Parts: sequence; C-alpha cells; structure tokens
Amino acid sequence: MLIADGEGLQQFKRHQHLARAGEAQDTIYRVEAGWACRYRMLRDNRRQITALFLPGDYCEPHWLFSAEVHHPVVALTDLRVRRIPLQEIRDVPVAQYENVRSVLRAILRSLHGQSDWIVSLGRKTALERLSSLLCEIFDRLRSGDQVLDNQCAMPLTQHDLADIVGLTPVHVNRVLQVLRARGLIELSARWMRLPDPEALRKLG
Amino acid sequence: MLIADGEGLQQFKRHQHLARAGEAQDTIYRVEAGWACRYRMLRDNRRQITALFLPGDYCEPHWLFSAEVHHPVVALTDLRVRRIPLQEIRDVPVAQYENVRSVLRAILRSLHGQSDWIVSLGRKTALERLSSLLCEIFDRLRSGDQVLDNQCAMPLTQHDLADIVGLTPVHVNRVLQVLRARGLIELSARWMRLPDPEALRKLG
DNA sequence: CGGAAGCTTGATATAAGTCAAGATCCGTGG
DNA sequence: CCACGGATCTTGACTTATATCAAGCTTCCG
Repeated sequence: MLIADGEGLQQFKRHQHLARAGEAQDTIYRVEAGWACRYRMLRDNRRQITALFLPGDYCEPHWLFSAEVHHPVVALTDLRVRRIPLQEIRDVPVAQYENVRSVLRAILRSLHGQSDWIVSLGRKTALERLSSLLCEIFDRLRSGDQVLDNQCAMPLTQHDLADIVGLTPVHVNRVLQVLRARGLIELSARWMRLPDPEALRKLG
Repeated sequence: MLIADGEGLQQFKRHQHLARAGEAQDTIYRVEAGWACRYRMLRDNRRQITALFLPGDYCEPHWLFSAEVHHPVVALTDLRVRRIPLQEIRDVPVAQYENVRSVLRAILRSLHGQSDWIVSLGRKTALERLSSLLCEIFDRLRSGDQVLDNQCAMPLTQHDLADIVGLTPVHVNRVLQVLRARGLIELSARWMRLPDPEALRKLG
C-alpha cells in the first residue's frame, strides 16, 4: 500500500488517501511531487475541496497542534511526500524553534488562503472564480520555481476544478472555453500556459 | 472616537472599524459584548464576510504571529471588547504558556470554521446555507451560555446574513420565510428562537 | 485495440438575482 | 410625545447564471 524509505519518503497513487476523517495523525507531510487536496463530501455526493497542496507545501501543518483529522486528504495525482514526524519538530532544542515557526507560517498562509476562497465562492462569478484559481495556482507554482516560460503543470481534471470553485464540471468546461477564446489561457495535456497572467489576474 | 478604560476595555459603535486592511496590530481583542466580523469588499460593492466574532471570541488571534491585517474588521453592532496587547502574551514566563496555547486553539478553530464555510458556499443550497449558519450561531452562543429556552440574540440584518452566505438580501428574506413557514425558526426584534434545533441542523 | 475516464456540445430546467414599489420599524429632533 | 426620515423588511414580475440531462467525441492507459 505504502512505499516508504529511509529518508521518510512515501508514495501515494492518485485517489489514495493520506488521511481519513477521525484519524489521529502523528506526522505532517511536505509535498515533494504531485498534488493533493483536503475535501469534504456531503450526503448526495456533492464534494467540495477546501485546500490544495502543491509541491513544496506542508500538508496540514495544523496537525502539529491538533492531531485530529477533520477533513480527509487525498492525492489528486500520483504523489511523493516526505513524512515529518511531529515528535521530530517538538523535540527540537528551543534554540532551533525555526521549524515550529515555519509550520506556523504555513498555518497562517492557509488561513489567509481560505479567506480568499470564501470571498471567491461567496461573491465571484464563475469566470472570476476560475480566473483567480488559475492565477493562484500559477503564482504558487512560480514561487516554487515550477513555472517556465509562463507554462506550468495543470494535472487537475475539470471535475476537480469544479469541486474547488463550487461549480458543475459542464459549466467549468464552458467557462474555460471562454478564457481560451479570449486568449487568456492555453490548456493541453496537463499543462497550462498563461500568455498574459496580469490580464487574467485582473478578472479576479 | 474610542473610549478606553483602565482595564483595557474599549467600545466601538456599529459600523466602526476595529482594524483596517494594511495596518499593523499590536493587540488582539476579546469580545465582551456585541458582534463583529471580518470582511472583504470587491470593486463593485460586493461584500463577503469571512468571519464572525461573537461574545467570548478572540478577535483575530492570528495577529499574535503575523501582525499585518489582511482583511478589515468592523463592528456589526455596538461593541465592547477587551484589548489584549500582544506583548502581554509574549512576555509571559515560559511556564505559563497557557495563554499562547489558548490563542493557538482559537486559530485552529477559525481554520476549521472557515473550511466549513467554504463547503457551505461551494456546495450548499440557499436553504442549507442559512440553516447551517443559524445553527452555527446558535451553537456558538450556547457554548457561551447565551442561549436560554432555545432563544438567542440575532442582531444581524438580512443584508448582513446575505453577505455571510453569499446570497442577495431579497433571497435571504424569502428563504427565511420558508424556514418560518416550516416552523423551524422564529425571528423578531433581534432575537431568534429555534423550536427544534436538531431539525434545523439536519438541513445543513 | 478496447474501454473507461475525461472532454465537448446542445436543449432545457431551476435557483438565485435584479428591479421596483410599498410596508414597517425605529431612532432622532422638535 | 409626536412627526419625520432613513433603514430594514416584504412582495411581485421578470431576467440571468448556472445546473441538469443526454449524447457523442477524444484521449490515454492497460
């Protein structure tokens, strides 16, 4: 099921869970390659994704302070992560609190990111939601040097996108076509190019 | 403008800001009486509320770790808060970290609460959103012993409600009438009664 | 090469928004 | 204490964004 190694590396296949609701975690992760998300399911199969984890991100840094898993975390693509046992962080000598600080910063980032998603879902139009999501992804990948020539990975399914922006896959499809028609995005085979990131950002 | 006193108490009038975007805060607040919220405004006057602060809540506990204000905070009613200077928390002897811990718990609570709002905004129907919001308020007030006989304060305007659940004031009005018609809520003069909280919760 | 997963498209349905007017509540000043 | 005016709530008619259903198409992986 899991392939671990001496360095704390671990692999998950697409759709495999890193954490299920109700579990207690004794470790957080850092994403090395691939994408994951936190989500919640309602009775009738409606799914809403509440956080996205890209390479370089901590996955659920808040587990450091509250081990209980509220929402499940699942791999959106094949995934390679590094386990960071909580004990390892806690046991560090006080002088080296830098680890804790960096986890804390990650928690604040996610708090802030979630507020933005609330604004997006509550008050933005479909076009605006998708534009700002794509920009967010682009920016986050760029800050990890994963953008070259305005191109970056885009392994999400239109269905995944729909579950982030709170729309229907069909509608996501139509909106993406509008963005394409306006020359704001180019999508193909899991890659995305933003010819003019600023123009796209202005839509959000 | 502000009326402070020796105990660190401070009053705000409805619609007065506790914090504006871009400021740096040297204090967090604890709400003593009245309600406040964090929000964000888009160009064309669309407003989305991203957090609600009720009596007993810390207001923006994360300022302890990152002083910069991203989203403004405003009083939704006349408000009485107690200032908790950040230095006061930081300077505490290591043995008494309980203060920091409680602020941290508040941060995690708000992280978790925000995820729920994302789910609500992304995937729930108007009826479900309002039901679960009213339940949330009811539960939070109850945990502070502010519910008596299934009744609690409800000083929010239908316009405020709309800005929380991402709907139009007109539509909020209609949905509230449905809930009234079904005997699930009773609203009058800033008070709310939930004859059957469980039934209401089941809608969310 | 076959089949499932994902994408595209069209026709139609529905939830929620917009606009507009009237009714009600409520604090304020005279 | 009353009268006024603004904020809030209510209601109706109509519009629009997004969802639903359904079918065909394309891609990709085993």
